[in-house]
Amino acid sequence: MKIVTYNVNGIKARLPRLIEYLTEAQPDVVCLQELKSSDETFPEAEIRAAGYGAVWHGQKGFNGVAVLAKGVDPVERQRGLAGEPEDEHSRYLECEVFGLVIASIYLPNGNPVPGPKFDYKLRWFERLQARARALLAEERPVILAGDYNVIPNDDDTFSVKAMAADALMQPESRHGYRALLAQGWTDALRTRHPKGGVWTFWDYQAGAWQRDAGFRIDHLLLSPAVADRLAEAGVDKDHRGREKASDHAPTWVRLR
DNA sequence: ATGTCTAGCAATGCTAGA
Repeated sequence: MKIVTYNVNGIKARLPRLIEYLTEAQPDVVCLQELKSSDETFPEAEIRAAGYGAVWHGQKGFNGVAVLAKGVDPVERQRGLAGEPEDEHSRYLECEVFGLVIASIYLPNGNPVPGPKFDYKLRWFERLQARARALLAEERPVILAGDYNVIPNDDDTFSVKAMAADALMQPESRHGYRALLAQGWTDALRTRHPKGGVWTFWDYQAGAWQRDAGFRIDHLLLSPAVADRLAEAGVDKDHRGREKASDHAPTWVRLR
């Protein structure tokens, strides 16, 4: 079973690429982020025609997350995180499908540092930690998949120096991520590629793709019941090099 | 160090967000 997280950077602009990916890779589940689409304009018909059911949590202009599943509609469990009722960003969608609980997560970027956007990122992290703790207590197979906007370790970026001032690499951001791991979640990519050097994002600017100047910010965190079934983890990097590609590549785990 | 891309609004150019 192949489970994917893919920040599409605009689902309408990316639709040909997404359909192509579903057709070629035939993933069982895909968590999408940055739909940049309202609920009304989500391209449900095209995704259904490609053989996938979908649940989505959209927002006009930016953010937006979805969960797709091959041949079936995922069953929604929760949209949004508790703890900040005035927060209207669409960044969390939790579903059940194929016996798994799967959440599509789009953590705030948090730039510039310091500032209200960085403060919001850290508060959102705490809200996610609370939800993650509750999910672990269910003792079920759970995957928290998404764009965490965190570079967890120094060997998860092409350049520590270039990223030093960025919200993605601040100690507070890394602490938020490590606090999740400390709860008992497994970073699937890290487990399979312990020496680092695996990127999931390459900026559109400054020839980042051509220079392979990327970093790892898309993560799949596995509950113990899923970690036992982890067979492989990787990045479908070639999709980043295609015409009109997203700045993120699909990132995946294969489960037994 | 900001060289790119997407979307929205309004109007074919700008702004915001990343």
